[in-house]
Amino acid sequence: MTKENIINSALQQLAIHGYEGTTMKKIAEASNIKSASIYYFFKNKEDLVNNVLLKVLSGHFKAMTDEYFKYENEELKVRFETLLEKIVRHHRGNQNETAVYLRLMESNNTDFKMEVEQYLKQYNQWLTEKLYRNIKDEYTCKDETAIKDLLETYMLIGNGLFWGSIIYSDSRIEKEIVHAKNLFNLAMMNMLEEE
Amino acid sequence: MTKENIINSALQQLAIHGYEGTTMKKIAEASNIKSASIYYFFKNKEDLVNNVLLKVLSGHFKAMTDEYFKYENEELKVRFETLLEKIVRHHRGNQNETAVYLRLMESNNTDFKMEVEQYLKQYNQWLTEKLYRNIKDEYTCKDETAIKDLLETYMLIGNGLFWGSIIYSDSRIEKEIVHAKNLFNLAMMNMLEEE
Amino acid sequence: MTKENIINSALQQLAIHGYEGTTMKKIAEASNIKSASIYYFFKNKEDLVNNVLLKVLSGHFKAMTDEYFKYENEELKVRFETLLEKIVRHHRGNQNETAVYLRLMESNNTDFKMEVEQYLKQYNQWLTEKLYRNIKDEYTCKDETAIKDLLETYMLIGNGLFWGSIIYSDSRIEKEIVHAKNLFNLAMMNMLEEE
Amino acid sequence: MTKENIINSALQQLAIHGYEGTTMKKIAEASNIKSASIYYFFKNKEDLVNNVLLKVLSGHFKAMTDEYFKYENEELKVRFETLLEKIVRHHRGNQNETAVYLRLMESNNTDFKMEVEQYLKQYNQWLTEKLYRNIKDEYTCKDETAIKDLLETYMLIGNGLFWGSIIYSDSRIEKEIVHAKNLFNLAMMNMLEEE
DNA sequence: AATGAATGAGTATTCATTCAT
DNA sequence: AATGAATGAATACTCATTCAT
Repeated sequence: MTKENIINSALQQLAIHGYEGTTMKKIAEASNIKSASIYYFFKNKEDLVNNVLLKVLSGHFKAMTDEYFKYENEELKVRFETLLEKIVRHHRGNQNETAVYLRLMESNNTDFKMEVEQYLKQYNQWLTEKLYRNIKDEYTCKDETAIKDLLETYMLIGNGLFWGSIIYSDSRIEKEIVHAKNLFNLAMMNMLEEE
Repeated sequence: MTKENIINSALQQLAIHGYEGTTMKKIAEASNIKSASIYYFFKNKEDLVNNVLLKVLSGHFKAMTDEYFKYENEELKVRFETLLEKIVRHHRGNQNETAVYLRLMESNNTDFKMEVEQYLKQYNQWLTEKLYRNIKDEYTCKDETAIKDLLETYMLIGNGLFWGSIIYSDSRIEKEIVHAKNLFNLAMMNMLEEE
Repeated sequence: MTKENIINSALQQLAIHGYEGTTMKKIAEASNIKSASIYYFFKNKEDLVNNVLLKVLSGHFKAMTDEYFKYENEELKVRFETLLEKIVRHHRGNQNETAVYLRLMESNNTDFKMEVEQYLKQYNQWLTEKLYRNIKDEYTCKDETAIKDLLETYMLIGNGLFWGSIIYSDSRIEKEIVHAKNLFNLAMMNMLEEE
Repeated sequence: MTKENIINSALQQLAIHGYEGTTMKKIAEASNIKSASIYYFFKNKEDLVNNVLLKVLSGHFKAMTDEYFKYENEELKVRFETLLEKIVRHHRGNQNETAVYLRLMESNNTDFKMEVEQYLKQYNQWLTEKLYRNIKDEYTCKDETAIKDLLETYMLIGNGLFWGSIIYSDSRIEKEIVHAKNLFNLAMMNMLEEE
C-alpha cells in the first residue's frame, strides 16, 4: 500500500535527516512516487510526520508492553533484569524508530516535542506503576519511599543503558547490559537488607 | 565585539533549532546585524558553526578538567561522587552548549557529527584513564578486570545521569544525583568486598 | 511548450548578457514564468545553458551541412563561393546564436569554453576534409601542399568574413562578401597557374 | 604606484573573467590591498574599468601608429605587408589587452560597448585614410573605387588574421601571416593589372 | 490514485559600495 | 593612503504546497 510505503520512507528519512533535513521530495523518491502524490494521503508534512511518530510511539509501547507481559510470571528480579535488557535490544533492533523520536523531540516543532515528551512521561508512568505494584505485591515492604527510590534508581540505570545504546558499539553494549543487571541487583539487595 | 556576539547568537540558535533549522538571518537578527555582515567574520555557515562547536567542546573540556583537578586531593570516593554531580550541574547550567553538541551530533552534516563523536571519545578516554590511575594508586586491587568493570559501571551511571539531565525537571534531577551516588557506592563496595 | 520557451529566452538573454550577466530571473521574466519554475525543467543554470548551447551548435552544424550539400553538384568554384556567402548569411540571420557561442567561449566557465572550442575544431575539420576531397577529385593537382595552402587561405578569408559579420553593418557586409569571393578566385587561379 | 597596480590587476582580471565575472575583491587581492582601498583611487567599478579600457585602447593605438610610422619610408607593398604582420604580433604579445576589449565590447554595459566600437571605427578610419593617401601618392590610379575596394579587401584579410590570432595556435598563426601577405599581393597585383 | 506544472517564501552566499577611523 | 566593519540588493537554488487533469 502506498500510504504505508510513504510512512516507512518518511520514517527512514526522518531517522537520517531529522525533521528540517527531511524533504517531501526525498520521501517521495524513497517511495518511488512523485512528491505531489504524498498530498493525496496526507494533509501536509506535519500530518505525515505525525503519522510516522504515531507509528513509532505505538510500536514502542506495544513492544514494551509485550515484553513486560511475556515475563509477568517470572520471578521479580528476573522480570526487572529482562526488561532492562529488552529495552536495549529494542532500541538496537529499531534504531530508525528511536532516532526518529529522539530527533523529533529535539526539533523546533513544539507539537512533536510535546507529543514525544508526553508519551515518554506516560510510558514512564505506566512502567513505574506496574513495577511499583509488582514490588508491593511480592515484598512486604513497609517503606514506600524505599520502593520509590528503587524504582527511580531502576530508571536511572535504564536511562544509562538507553544513552549507551545510542552512542556505543554492539560489543560494548553487551557489557553494559551485564553491568546494568549487576547494578540493579545490588540496589535491590541493598533495599531488602535495609528493610 | 561583533564576532563574539555572532558566535553567541549562533550558539543560542543552534541549541533551539539545530543545524538545518538555524538560518543565517536568525543568527544575524539575534546579533542585531544584517546577515551579510556575518560573512565578514566567517567564511560561511559551516565555518561559523565550527567556531561555535569549538567553543562548546573546549568549554566542556575545560569545565570537566577544572572540576576534576579541583577535587584531586579528596578521598577517591568523594572525588568520583563529586565528578558525577558536577557533570549534571554543568549540563544543567549550560543547557545551550549541551543542546548544541547533541543536535550537531545528530545533524546530517558528517563533519560535525564526526567532530563531536571524536571529542566524546577522547574525553571518555581521558576520564577513564584518569580514574583508572586513581583506583590503581589508592587500592591494591589485583584484579584489573574488576577495575575496568567498575569504571564501565561508573560510565553507565554517568550516562543515566546525563540523559536524565536532558529529560527531567530540576527537582527530579536532584534525586537522580543522590541515586547515582548511592549506586556508585554500592558498586565500589561490592568490588572491594569481592577482592 | 514551456521548456522550449525557456531555452529560447535563455538563448536571447545569453546573447545579450553573456553567462555571468544572464540571471535565472531575467530568463524567467522573458519566459513569462517564475524563476523557480525553470528548475522543474532544468537541474540548474549550467544544465539550462548546456541545452541552449547544444541547440545552438547542432543548429549551426545542420545549417552548414545543409548548405554544403545543397550545392554539392555545382561547379567547385561556385560551391566555395556560395559556402562563403552562406556562412555570413547564417551568422547574420542567427546573430543571437552566434553571440551565444562567442560569449560562452569567452566565459570563465571551462566546460562551455571547451565544448565550444571542441565543436569549432570538429566543424573546421569536417569542412576542411570535405573541401580537400572536392579539390582532389576535380583537379589533377599534384602538389598536396598547394591544396592545403589554398584551404588555409580559404579559412583565412572565411574568418575575415566571420569577424566582419560581427562588427560591420549590413551594407558593409554585402561588400565584404564580394571582396571575399574575388579574393578566393584570385587565390584559386593563382594555384592553378602555378600547377 | 598603487593606482597603476590596481589598473594592471584589473586588466588581468577582466581578460580572464570579463566585466561581470570580475569582482572588486578579486582585483584587490591581485593588487595586495583591500577592496575598500580601490575606492580611494576610483569612483566605482565602472570608473576603474574605464581607466583600464583607456589604457588598453591608447596602448593599442600607440602600438599601431608606431608600427605604421616605423615603416613609412619603405616600399608601399612592404609597408602593407609589415603592418599586417605587426597587427597579429601585437595581439599575440598583448593577449590580455586584446581579451579585455573583446570582452568589454561584448559586455552588456552599453558604455564600454560603445567606447570600444567607436575606437575601432576611429582606428579603422585613421588606418584607411593613411593607406588611401599612400596608394594615391604612389600610384597614379585613376579609379578611386578600385582603391577603396583594395583597402576593404585589405581590412578583410586583416580581420581574418585578427580572428585567427584569437582562435589559432602559434604555429598556425605563422602560416596565416604568410597566406595573408600572399593574398594581399594577389589583390594588389590584380588591381594594378586592371588599371 | 497519481502527477506534471507551477509558485511564494525562503536560504546561503556574493558583490559593489559606504563610511568612520 | 588604507582599511575594518557594515549593508542593500541581488543571485542561484530549494522546498512545501497547490491545482488541473
